[in-house]
Amino acid sequence: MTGLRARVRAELTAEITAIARRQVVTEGAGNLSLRAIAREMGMASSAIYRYFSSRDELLTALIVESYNELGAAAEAADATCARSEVMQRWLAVSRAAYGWATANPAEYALLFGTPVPGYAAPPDTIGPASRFTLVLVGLLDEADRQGLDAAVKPVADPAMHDDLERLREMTATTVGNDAFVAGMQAWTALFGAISFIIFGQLNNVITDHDEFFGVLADLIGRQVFAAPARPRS
Amino acid sequence: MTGLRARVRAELTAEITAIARRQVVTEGAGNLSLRAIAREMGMASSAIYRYFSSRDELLTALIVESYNELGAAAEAADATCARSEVMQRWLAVSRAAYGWATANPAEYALLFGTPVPGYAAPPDTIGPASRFTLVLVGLLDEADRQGLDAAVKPVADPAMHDDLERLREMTATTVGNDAFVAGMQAWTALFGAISFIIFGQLNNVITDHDEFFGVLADLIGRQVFAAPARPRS
DNA sequence: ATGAATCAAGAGCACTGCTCTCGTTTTGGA
DNA sequence: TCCAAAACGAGAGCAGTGCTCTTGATTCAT
Repeated sequence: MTGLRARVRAELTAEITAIARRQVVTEGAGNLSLRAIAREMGMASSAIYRYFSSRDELLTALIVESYNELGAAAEAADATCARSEVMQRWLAVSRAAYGWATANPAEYALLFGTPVPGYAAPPDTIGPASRFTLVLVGLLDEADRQGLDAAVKPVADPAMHDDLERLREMTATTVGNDAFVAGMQAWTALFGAISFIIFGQLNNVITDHDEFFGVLADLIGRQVFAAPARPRS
Repeated sequence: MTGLRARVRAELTAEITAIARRQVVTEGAGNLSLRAIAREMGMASSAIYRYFSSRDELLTALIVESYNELGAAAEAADATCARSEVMQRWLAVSRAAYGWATANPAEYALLFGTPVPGYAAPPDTIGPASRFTLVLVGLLDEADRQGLDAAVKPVADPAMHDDLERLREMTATTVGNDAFVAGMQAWTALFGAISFIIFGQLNNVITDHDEFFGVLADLIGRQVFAAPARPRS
C-alpha cells in the first residue's frame, strides 16, 4: 500500500542481506561487520540499524535464508526421482546436501557449525530448518511401505519412546521406532561426513573429497534401507 | 639451566593458557580476548605478546592441549577393556569421546566446529590430533584379526586406493580397504552424532541426549564390527 | 497543510588485536 | 666481577568493531 518508502525499504533490506552474505562467505560468519556493509553501501553504519536492530538479527535472516536454500535443494533433488526408488532418492538428497554445502561452506558453517555464543536461534528458524528433515522422513515412509529395513537394527531405548511418538506426530509419519532411529542415525552420519569434509578434518587424509562422500553416502543409504550396493564407478 | 626467568616464564605461559581456556568456555572461542586475559592477570595487554606472538598462536596452544586431552581419554578408556573385546572397546572409546565433549563443549567446538577464518592449523596439531584416530585403528586391527567384518560392506572407490595405502603406512596397520573405509564411516558418524548433540541440533528433538548417544554408538559399532546387539537398558 | 513517523548522518563510548617505544631487570660471557 | 645483550612490563597509539544518542531532513497519513 504505502508506496515509495516501503519499496525502498524492502530493496535496502535485500541489499543488506546480500552484501552480508557475500561478507560471510569471504570473511567468515564471525567477522561479519555492519560497518563494512554500511561502507560498501555508502551509508552511515548507524543507518543499518533502521533495518536490522542488531547483528544477531541480521545473522538470523541469513540463517533462515540458508535453511530454505538447503531444504529447497533437497526437495528438488528428491523430486527428480521415481517415488519408489528409495535408494536413488537417498543418494540424490544426500548429494544435494553435500553439493549445497561445498558450494556454500560459510552458510553451512552458519547452520551446522559452532553456534555463536550468546546467540539463541529464534523460533523463526525451526520451520525452514525442518524442510530438509521432512524430505528424509518421506524416504523413511516409502521404505517402510516397501518393507525395506535397516541392515543392522537399532536398539531404541525405552527412554526415548515419548520423543519418538512426538516426532512421529510432528512429521506426520507412522514408521516404527527402530526405523525412525535408524533414520536419525543416517541423518547424523550424513552431516557428520559433510562436516568433516567442509571443516577440513580430512584435509591431509583424503584427497578426493567428492568420491569419499559418494562412498559414504552409498554406504549409509544401504545401512538404512538394506539396498544392494551401487556398481563401482 | 637458566633459573628464575625461565621458570617464571613457564608459569606465566601456563597461567595465560589456563585463563584463555576459561575464557573460551564462558565467552566462546571467537570472543577470546587477549586484553581481557591481561586485565585478569594484572598486566598490560602488550606484555602478553612476549609469550604468544598472536592470538592465533594462543589458540593453537589450546587446540593442542584439547586434542591431547581427548586422545588421552580415549586411550585410557580403551585400556580398561580386554584386548579381544572389540565391541566393548568401541563403546568405551566412543563414550569417552562423548563424555569429554559434553564436559568441554567449548574445546570440542575448537577442534570439530567451524574453523576460525584465516586460521590454518599448524603442523604441531597433527600429532595430538592423531591420538584419537590411532585408537580407532587399533580397534580395526583387532577386529580384522578376529575376522569380524562390517555388516554392510562399503564400495571403496579405486580413486582412493592411494590414500588408503598411505594411511595404512601412517597408522601401521594392514586392514583391507573395505574395513578401513567402514572404520572411517564409523569415525565420521561418531563425531557427527556428537556434533549434533553438542551444537544443539537435537535440542527440541531429543530430550535425553545421553541415551540417544548410547543407542547410536551401539548401532554404529555393530555396523562396523557386526557384533550382536547390546541388551536393552 | 500539518503533525507524526521515518530516515540518514555524525559524534561518541567502550571494546578489540596489534605495534612501537621506553625504561627496567635479568642473564651469560669475558 | 662487570657489562653488553637479551628479555621484559608498561603505556601510548592505530585502525577497527558493535552499538547508542542526537540532530536535522524527508516522507507519510490525516
